Amino acid sequence: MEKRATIKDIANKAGVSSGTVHRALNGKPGVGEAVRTRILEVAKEFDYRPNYVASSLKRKALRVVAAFPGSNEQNRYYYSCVWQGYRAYMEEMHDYNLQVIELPYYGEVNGQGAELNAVLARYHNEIDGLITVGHLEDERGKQAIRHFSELGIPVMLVCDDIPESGRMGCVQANYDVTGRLVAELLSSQVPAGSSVLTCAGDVLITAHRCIVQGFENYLAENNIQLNTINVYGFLSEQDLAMRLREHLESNPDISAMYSVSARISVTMARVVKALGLNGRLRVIGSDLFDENVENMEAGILNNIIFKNPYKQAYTATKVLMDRLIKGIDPVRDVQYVESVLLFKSNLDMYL
Amino acid sequence: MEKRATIKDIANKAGVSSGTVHRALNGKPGVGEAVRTRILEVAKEFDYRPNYVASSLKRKALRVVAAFPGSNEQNRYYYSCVWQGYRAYMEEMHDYNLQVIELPYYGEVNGQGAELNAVLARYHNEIDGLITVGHLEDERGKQAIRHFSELGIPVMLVCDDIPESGRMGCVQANYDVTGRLVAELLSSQVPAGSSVLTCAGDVLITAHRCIVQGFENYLAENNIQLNTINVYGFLSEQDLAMRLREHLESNPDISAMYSVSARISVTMARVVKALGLNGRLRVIGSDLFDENVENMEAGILNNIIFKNPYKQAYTATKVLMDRLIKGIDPVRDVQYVESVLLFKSNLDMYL
DNA sequence: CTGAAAGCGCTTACAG
DNA sequence: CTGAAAGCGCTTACAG
Repeated sequence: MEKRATIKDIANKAGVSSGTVHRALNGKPGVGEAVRTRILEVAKEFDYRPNYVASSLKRKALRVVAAFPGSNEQNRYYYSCVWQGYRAYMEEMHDYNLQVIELPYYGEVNGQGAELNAVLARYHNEIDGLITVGHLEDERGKQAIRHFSELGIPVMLVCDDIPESGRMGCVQANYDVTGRLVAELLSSQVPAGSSVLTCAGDVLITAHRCIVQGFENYLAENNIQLNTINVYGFLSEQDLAMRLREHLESNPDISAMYSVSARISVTMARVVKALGLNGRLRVIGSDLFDENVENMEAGILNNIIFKNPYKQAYTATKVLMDRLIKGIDPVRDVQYVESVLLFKSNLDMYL
Repeated sequence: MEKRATIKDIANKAGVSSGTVHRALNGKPGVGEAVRTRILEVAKEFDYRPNYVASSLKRKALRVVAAFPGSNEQNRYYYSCVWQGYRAYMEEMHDYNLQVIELPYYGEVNGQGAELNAVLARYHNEIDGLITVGHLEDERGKQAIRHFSELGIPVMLVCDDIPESGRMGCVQANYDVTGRLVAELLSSQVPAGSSVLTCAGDVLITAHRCIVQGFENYLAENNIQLNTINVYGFLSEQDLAMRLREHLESNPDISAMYSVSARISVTMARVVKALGLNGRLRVIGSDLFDENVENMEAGILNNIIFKNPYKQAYTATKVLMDRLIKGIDPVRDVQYVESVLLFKSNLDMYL
């Protein structure tokens, strides 16, 4: 409960000015080696801890860039939650003298890289941090992220990781665990020997692939006698619906279905409804958004696996700001946010 | 991206000193009615927003009291998480010029009230906020909480609520939803017509009672054909174990068990193990602590229902500090933290 | 390399 | 009721 030591206390004890203490503690140039050592000694002796609230007041604003996909049809739910999570944390830090630059981007693959390069050019590299999404398939986006990292600007990624980009860290769902969780639930609900139909999305998208793998690994490792039927297909809804229909009509052993991605969940639910299979099949959708919620309430979906993009972005922003404001490096570069199994009973807690 | 207006800007525009602006904006005495009105007008016009980082620097420290049960055998896991959640948030707010008083208390019922009254006497009522637990059965604790509230000190409760104490708010698990969630899971796993054995705890403890009710309400509202056998008993482990044993041995219809509280989960698991029923019964424990984790890994427990005391305390502390630092009143007085169903697959995400 | 001074946006104590 | 001044713990720009 004693008063914390301040820079002034250290300056007095060490017989130097507070400006010199500041330079020494923050590793700034312009302090003699002997003086710096002495100051660090005194700081240690006093158990000095900087007051970041005070330091934020006078220093120049931290310029933080946030670049996520803007809202369009495909990603309107997922990325709007990302924006919300990011903004919620920034709002909490609002008084810490920040300047935020928000870059929603659109278009297929070029959006991210183009926006990031433009902002870099405009601000003459005077940017302190970046938070964005790791799009593994977007070469220009990757390059832009690498460019930031090479300039020494800390970059945090959400949703997907690009380790080789030099980013400081990534906060994402653990897709392997997500798949295992679905497998563990379903294997406790459906009869041994029956089949599970997986709406497996796009094998080239890491998240989709890892969920399917997690699911199958769980079955294999636990000797669960379930057959899996993986139906790939992501972009063409018509095509996917048709193939799901064929499987369901020709295979009476199918006891459950799940989907690895948000948009596919809608297609899956539509097929289940059209065939009147509600209640005869366990059906697990992916992600929390209007259509899925309606389908839960209508009894078409039994569960939703919720990857919590809000929390991912909130957490990633926190990691970034801890680094920028307090100089704290993340303990692990990859941090996982739990995916949650939603039931009808607890759905309201997450809306 | 424009510069935010400051108190100085308002003072200039209104033609008064910044001290007067401060008094007017914070409802302090010593400002004429006309001047105050004018200042509020200008503040609105400028869309003024106080900088709490700056204000924390010079004002006197906020004195916050935290009173939770100290660690002893019974509650070592649950309340240590409460302390951790509270401390984690306080740590984040560390630089906001706070003075914290931590009061762990012990003993059956008198601890909380005694500690709270002692601190009130010692600090001559110069306390700005209190966070503690609502012990419904502890009359002296209730009185003490009421005393704080009547002095105008904001009080936040965790774990259990005492609405009539005048507390500002409460953050707790939603026990009704928790019970429903267990019911929804089990009813998807066990055969219709079978029985569920409930380790129902103490009917006088709100949390226990509400979980059991939530469970039964779910079954009734959804026409689930499951029989429920509620076995009460909380303090005497021997007695509870014996009665559980009797039920399990005499009733072959029992297909699942769950427990409403942490300590009972251990007894329940011991009985299941002793009778060699692992894998033949669905078993759901309560709360996350060493024994339960071991029992999950050993396959004795299938699931854990996790009430997240860390998050409860973290959230409650945040609500309290938002009020004290920023003057923000909570939107709802009761806020629920989600209970999470843990599986073997996602257990690691919560450790 | 080092110091003295000013100032971030607010709060407080004092003087009138 | 109101103002002028000092100061919270830092950072910055300038002078030497």
